[in-house]
Amino acid sequence: MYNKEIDKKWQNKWQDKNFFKAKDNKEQKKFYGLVEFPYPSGSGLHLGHVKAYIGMDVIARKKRLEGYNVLFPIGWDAFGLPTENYAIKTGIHPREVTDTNIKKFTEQAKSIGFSFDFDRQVDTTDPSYYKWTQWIFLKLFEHGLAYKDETEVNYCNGCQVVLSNEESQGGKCDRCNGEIIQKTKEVWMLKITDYAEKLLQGLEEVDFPESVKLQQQNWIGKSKGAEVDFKLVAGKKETDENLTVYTTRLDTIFGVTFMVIAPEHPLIEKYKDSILNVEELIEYKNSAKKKTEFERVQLAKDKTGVEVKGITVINPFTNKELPVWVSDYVMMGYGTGAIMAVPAHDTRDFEFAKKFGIEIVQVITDGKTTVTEEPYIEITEGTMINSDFLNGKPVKEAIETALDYATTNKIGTPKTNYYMKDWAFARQRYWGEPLPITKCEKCGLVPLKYEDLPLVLPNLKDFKPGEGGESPLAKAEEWIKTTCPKCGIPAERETDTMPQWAGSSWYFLRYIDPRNDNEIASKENLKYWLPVDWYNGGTEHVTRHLIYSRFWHRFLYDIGIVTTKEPYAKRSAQGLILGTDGEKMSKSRGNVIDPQDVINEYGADTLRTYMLFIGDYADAAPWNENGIKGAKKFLDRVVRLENIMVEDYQKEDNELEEEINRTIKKVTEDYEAMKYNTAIAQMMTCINLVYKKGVISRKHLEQFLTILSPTAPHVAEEVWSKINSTYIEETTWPMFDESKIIKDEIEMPVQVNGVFKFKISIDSNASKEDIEKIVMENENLEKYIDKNKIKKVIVVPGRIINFVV
RNA sequence: GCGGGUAUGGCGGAAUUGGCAGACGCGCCAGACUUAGAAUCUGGUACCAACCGGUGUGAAGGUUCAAGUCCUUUUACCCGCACCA
Repeated sequence: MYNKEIDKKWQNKWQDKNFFKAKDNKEQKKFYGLVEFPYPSGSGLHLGHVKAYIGMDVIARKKRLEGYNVLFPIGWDAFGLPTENYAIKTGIHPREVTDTNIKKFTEQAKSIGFSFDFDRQVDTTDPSYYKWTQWIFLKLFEHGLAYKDETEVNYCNGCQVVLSNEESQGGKCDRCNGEIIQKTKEVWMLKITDYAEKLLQGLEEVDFPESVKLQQQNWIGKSKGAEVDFKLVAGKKETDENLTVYTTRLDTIFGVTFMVIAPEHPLIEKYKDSILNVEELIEYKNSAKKKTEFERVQLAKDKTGVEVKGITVINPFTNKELPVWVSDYVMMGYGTGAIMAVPAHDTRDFEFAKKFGIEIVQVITDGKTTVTEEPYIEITEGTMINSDFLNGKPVKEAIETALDYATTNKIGTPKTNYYMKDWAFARQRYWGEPLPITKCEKCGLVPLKYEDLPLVLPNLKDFKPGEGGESPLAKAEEWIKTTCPKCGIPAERETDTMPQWAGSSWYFLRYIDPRNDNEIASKENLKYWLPVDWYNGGTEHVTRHLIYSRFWHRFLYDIGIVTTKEPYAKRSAQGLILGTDGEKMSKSRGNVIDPQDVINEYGADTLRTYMLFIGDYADAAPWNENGIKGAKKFLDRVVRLENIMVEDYQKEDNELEEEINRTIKKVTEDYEAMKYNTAIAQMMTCINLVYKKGVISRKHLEQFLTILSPTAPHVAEEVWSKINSTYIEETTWPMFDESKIIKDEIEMPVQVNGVFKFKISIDSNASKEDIEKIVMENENLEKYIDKNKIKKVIVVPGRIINFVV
């Protein structure tokens, strides 16, 4: 019987033997397998972590047996709000909480038998680690990619913290799920937008799931269009000012009947003397700001707006004067914060025009559709009308022609826009990396000298953020006081800290050389280990960690630190484990399964085997207690194999030989494709046959245990130890013999009109003609058909024979 | 609204990519062992008819000798984004 005592025994021995230590051996072929390092929360490892780590552990263990030098590291993404909130509540220092949690996580990870190289652990909250996080920040600053700016930021009232766009998707806080409000604040930003194009292009050279690529592409949101200048008329006089808009549909410029600017558009402030209804506009701006996410999204169809009175613009193509409106359906953060509205061919503009009674001019037609009830937005088969020199052209051509015209006449330029915004890179919190910046009255924002890193967090007792949304560090008076690194006069430190995503944006580089005090990692080690060959993790990080870390890595490549453009050659994602009720596991639903409970009752290998067997690794699957018992039963059957082992078969057993070889082949291929469920099913089938035969040879048992070991390492090792004095880790992955799998005679199904009738045994090398002849002579055939009425015979060797009558 | 995905027995899920639908596991039924139970081992298990046979992969059409797989239409659910100008 398999029991959990077996687990501990082998975990200790593996550790003593250093089997999982990655060697910086440049001669050996390498494999770098990575999993997302966990945030060590108080509640311990959850099933999501476990599933992610088991998946890559199987690959890592297999690669070692295949002769690779494997780097399979683990670490701790330990900065973050929950620890800090816990510290605020209990008064226990975050350092202490973090250390306790890391210890717990380490024990748990070991108890599941993950083959991590624990000697390479990194902890993002360790000054020897965040020294390099700060170093990278200084490099970004040096290259103009970190800047401080007063902008509209996402702010979570609950957490009292500024969030990035990625952290506030759907208008909700990533952490507390609370409502996000917009706030004007001076914060540090990283210019990730400068890397939009590189992040997009990089996707072409990596092996990521298509859905992941697509999601990142959408997040980056590239669009090609043009900026066009509309001459501004204020107080009935033409000004020198232009209202610049961004459009992807320059072809529709003759259909523009009004302009819309965002409520915060600077034009309002600048021309307040000419505008007749400034107060009304300010009031609109304030009320728009107060709208909740629900009102903005759900009631989006109900367009609101105010006309800017006293100001108009001139359409540069028609010289017609157009009214300017303000509406919150135009965002200051995208394009120029102003649009040319073409109600005939844009849903939003159409709704707005309908509501405010603005003229609608159709400029594209398919010959039948009119735009009285709804806009015509189909572009593929439309041709231009009411559009002067564009008339008669198909849409695509019209876009080109209009753009040429605009460029030639200097009224517009081609322009590519990205939806992605710069990364708000400052949190008003204690438990994060201090920003290594000094605020000097004379010199402004001055970076620390590289040799003065790390800038270590002061030891505070009170971690509460300030009332005005300032960092707890603002209270650390002694720490704040410093001198300007440039001119030497008294100055103050920056009190915001970095977001949690900072440490995780480069941690995979530190594993490569974790104790190096002079560099992120040595050049030789980076060259040897990069890129990460395979990165497995959750889908929730696609537009967060995965995009941030690609950005940092690409930057480090551009400044010559790392050796590859992209950090991860291959990315895979595991599916969710749902509760027994089929719902997402959550404390509030009370359907959470603690992996530790499962290990205590059934052993680590049962948990591992079950989780891999439950269904396709990439799909979500509900937890099922009975399934666990099935996995346990299988492992018990493996344990008992020892009893029926013989040194060699009395006479050659072709059937067992064949099944073992088939199993090696299937498991080898399926592991590599993360099709763990079918790999395990095949191993079960194999064991079932062995039991039926009541015997297995030493060689076959050894081979079987070797291929089982990535899934169930403790059980495999235990049985191995009974028949061997070595370790599985010291053996090599078995080769399969293809010739043993191919049978001389195969059973082929015979169909009549596509319906299965009977099977026939045929030489596997038989040609089409031979097969047809053999079947025609088969006595069974007459039972089903009259040979004279055969219209056609389809023979696919190895697959099927079908008679059409 | 846009983008992506999923749908197969009582349940979790297989199906070499167009070639015997339901591998493997759970559950259930039967048998062996046992005083008995547990455990273990063996066999059975899509549905209807229960004899020939017929019907079946969310629904409706289509292509094909042959469709879970391809095409068209459609429904439900899940995930992501959301006024992207």
